[in-house]
Amino acid sequence: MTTVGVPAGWPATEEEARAVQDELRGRVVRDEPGPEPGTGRVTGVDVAYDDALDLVAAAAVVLDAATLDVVAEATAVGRVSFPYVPGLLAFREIPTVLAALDRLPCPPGLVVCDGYGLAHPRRFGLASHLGVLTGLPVIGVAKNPFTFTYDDPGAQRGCSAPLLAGAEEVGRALRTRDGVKPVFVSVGHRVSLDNALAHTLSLTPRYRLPETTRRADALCRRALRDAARNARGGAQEPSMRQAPTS
DNA sequence: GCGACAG
DNA sequence: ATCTTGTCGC
Repeated sequence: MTTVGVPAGWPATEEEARAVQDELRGRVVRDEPGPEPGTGRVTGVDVAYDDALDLVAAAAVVLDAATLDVVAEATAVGRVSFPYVPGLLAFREIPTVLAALDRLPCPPGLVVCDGYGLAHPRRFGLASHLGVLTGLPVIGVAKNPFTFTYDDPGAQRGCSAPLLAGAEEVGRALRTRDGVKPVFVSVGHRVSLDNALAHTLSLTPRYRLPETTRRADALCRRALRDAARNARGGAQEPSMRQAPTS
């Protein structure tokens, strides 16, 4: 199993990372509505960590947007490329996520990631960063409001309220299930906010979190488990690391 | 200066 | 993110 290293020139300090964000933020495309919800393909990406072993596992799971059936999936394992710093999450997740996306056998269509896009201290969160680097339409669906404020949306699925940075709307708190805590949706790249909300609702017929996120989360955790087990057990060929049967 | 803070 | 048992509910 090859391991993704830290890219050459990857920022080593918070200062450098913030400078990269300031430089790339102008490339975000905001005047496209994005793919039609319920059509084509939607891909979820997620990452799991084992800091002690210095391991990162990323997963990309492609779903048919109409049926939500899994069409394809891929994983990648790498080294931790950056510590977790609020506002700099992208530098921790992106290298391995890009590797997983590269391994997909088909185009990903719209990408849905954990975390934020324009709802970010410098308006350039993970979803925007990933979009600018790949050129793909990307949205961010987060589980927490980060540093932003919002008024509780109505209790019914579909209700939403502005996610605010002061007076600026940077995303929306969206109720995906009746009476359940909302998720926080923001634009990443090449998708409108309204369309991002519609996609999120289309991906949540049963659970609070999008099927894309749930699928990618389960897969990257499994990939991390396998990688950690192989790291402990010494170098072995992928062909001989099948999971024991019962 | 202090606390809070996506994953 | 990750560490972790039982438990309430469909």
